[in-house]
Amino acid sequence: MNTLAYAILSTLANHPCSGYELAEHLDALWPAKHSQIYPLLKKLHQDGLLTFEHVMQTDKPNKKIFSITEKGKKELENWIAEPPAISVTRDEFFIKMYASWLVNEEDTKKLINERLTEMEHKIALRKASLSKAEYKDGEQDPNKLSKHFGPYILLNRKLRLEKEEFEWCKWVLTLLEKMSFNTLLFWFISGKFSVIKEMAFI
Amino acid sequence: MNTLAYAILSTLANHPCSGYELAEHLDALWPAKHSQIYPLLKKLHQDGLLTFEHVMQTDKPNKKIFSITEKGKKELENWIAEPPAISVTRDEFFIKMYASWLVNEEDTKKLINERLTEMEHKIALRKASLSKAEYKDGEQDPNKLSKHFGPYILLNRKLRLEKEEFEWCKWVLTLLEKMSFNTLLFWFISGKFSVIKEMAFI
DNA sequence: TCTCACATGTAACCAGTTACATGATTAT
DNA sequence: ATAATCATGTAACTGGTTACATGTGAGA
Repeated sequence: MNTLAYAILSTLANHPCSGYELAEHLDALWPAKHSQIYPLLKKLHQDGLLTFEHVMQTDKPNKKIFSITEKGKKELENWIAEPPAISVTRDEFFIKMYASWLVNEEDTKKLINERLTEMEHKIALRKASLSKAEYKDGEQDPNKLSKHFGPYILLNRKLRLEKEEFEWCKWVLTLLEKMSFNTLLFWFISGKFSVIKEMAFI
Repeated sequence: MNTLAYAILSTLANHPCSGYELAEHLDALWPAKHSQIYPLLKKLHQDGLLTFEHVMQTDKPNKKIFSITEKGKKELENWIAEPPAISVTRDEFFIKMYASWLVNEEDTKKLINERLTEMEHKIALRKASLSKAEYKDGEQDPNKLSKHFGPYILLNRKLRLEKEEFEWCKWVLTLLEKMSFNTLLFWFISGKFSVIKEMAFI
């Protein structure tokens, strides 16, 4: 049982779906390609953690709809209570920013500006999916959390992260502006050199 | 040339170091185990992108100090200007939060509280490394960025991310408090059900 | 003596990506 | 025709982790 397996079970616990749909939904949770998903679905089925039924379609190719079993649910519940493994973020942009002093400032600014527009896009999309998907939780047992709780708080988290990255990019751009030659000279004259204090090797 | 190779070159461009030190520094940039680093260093040396010299030590075992070559620098500079690959974050905590509706609320709160203390720790450490490492950029060519620029903005970014996660955890906890049975009942009576609006499947 | 930090390496395995392979249905 | 979306699968390869293997020097 690897993490992807639990990500799949979590998604299926929320709503049964096909391998194809799974691949789309997992993108926000634990990204995976279909070539990794299909063999794992097969294995999880063999282990009795999920079932599937063939669904015939006329407008689209037929598909298999996977659902979590009771056994799968228990396996998932046990896993949730365990302390999570440390998170890993792999971002080439970080490395490029780290080494940006090697290239000219215009290249760096270009990289950041491209990231800014990318973030603007993502934030707009995220806000749309947050506001579009309104939900009334009427029929829920008030003692239990709704299954919409997880997706909701995750959407919120993603939006916050995107906003944060946007703000950071802006901050770096202003820093770069401030550090341009003329301003640096001015600071040198007026003795205000403190901005570049607190710079250190990680 | 994979991303780790560029992460290594970026670090060596900042300061020559041993494979052992490299493994520590890469943690903030592109985490890797020494078992992945040493063979790659060998390969990068064969390709002429870096050199090394044996350094004898009396208090500690001898080591190899790796440095980037001019060829390596050029290779790195070319890579930096290219658009970065999309970033990937893999965090089991996300999945556990997503599926938290399956387990009882106390387990969920425990998970979040553990994350909160973890974040408090990390934030304190990050702030310490930011304030401890003061730097004066006197001898730099003002037209060029200092090599301390990258590490500095990255430290800042990490701190922001940790603060953001801390705040999000707090937010989820208050949400959970608000959604507890008695409060829900109160809301039901007073008709204030809007808090659980905008909940949706991602 | 034994543990810890420093230091370097390889082997085996698991996780994840890219490429290969096939095919239905709809829209242009 | 032919491109796009939906749909499922396997094969080959690359990236990354865990385990194996060895050794130095300091301090408890």
